[in-house]
Amino acid sequence: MPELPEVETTLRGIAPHIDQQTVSKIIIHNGSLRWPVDKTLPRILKNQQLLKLQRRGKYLILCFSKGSLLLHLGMSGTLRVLNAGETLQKHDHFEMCFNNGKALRLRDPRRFGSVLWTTEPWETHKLINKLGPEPLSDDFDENRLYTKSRKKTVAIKSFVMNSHIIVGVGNIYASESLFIAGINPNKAAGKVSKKAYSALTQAIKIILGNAIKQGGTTLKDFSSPDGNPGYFAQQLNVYGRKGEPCPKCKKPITQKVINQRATYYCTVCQR
DNA sequence: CAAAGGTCCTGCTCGC
DNA sequence: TGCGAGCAGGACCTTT
Repeated sequence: MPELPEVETTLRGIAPHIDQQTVSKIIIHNGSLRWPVDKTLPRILKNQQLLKLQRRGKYLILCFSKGSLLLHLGMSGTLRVLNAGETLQKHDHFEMCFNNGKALRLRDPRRFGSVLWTTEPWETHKLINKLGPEPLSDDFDENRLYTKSRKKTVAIKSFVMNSHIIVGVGNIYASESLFIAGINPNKAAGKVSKKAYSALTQAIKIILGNAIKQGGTTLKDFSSPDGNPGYFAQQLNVYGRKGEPCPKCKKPITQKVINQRATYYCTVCQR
């Protein structure tokens, strides 16, 4: 479920409840996630104060004085803040309880998510230190994609989804931003013009920025049992719309698998 | 049976 | 020949 806007929305939803709070208990219900959860975490984090929460790409980072916890939601993860003692649901794998009576709970049916403890500065962690710039930061400018893509033969769609180039463009927003920029997702990244990359860069910033704004309006969902993310569904132009008319030219939207991922585009408007 | 919003890892190919 | 870079595909898992 999580694209970057949802991860950001999750961060904004949970932070007010647990920021600066002290951990009373950690419970690992099922440590078999993408990587095994460190079994000593309950001992390490007991009575530690959560000093800061932040996001880098799709990783959420919880900072303590002894180190940092890197959380990733994978394909199907959700994080919620509940009152301690609420009934455990199926696929609730990890839980951090706080002295204020709140509990942060990770639910993830597919278990592609992760909970990783590191004592080094989180910026230098192996999974973080090679990440590209944040899409909404000034470090992500129209030159970045163009410069990095020279001589690359991968499809532009795969290229923008590569977190080492730029973080936060997932499968939905890759299709959406390429549509707005008028670029065929199959085109070799190295053959996309500077002008097209400029349009793509703008599209990514606008689309992700808007999605975060929308997400912000659904913050209340995060404390409800069945908070439903669907906030973006009505404004997607092409994703999931195979056969429906292109919003610009009315030709049916094409769906094709590119590097194992469903891709949606208009063969007329995207060249 | 296919597909679902992620991404790391492995192994192959290619060019210096 | 050896090595790194780039790339495709596999892997992880459950639910619909």
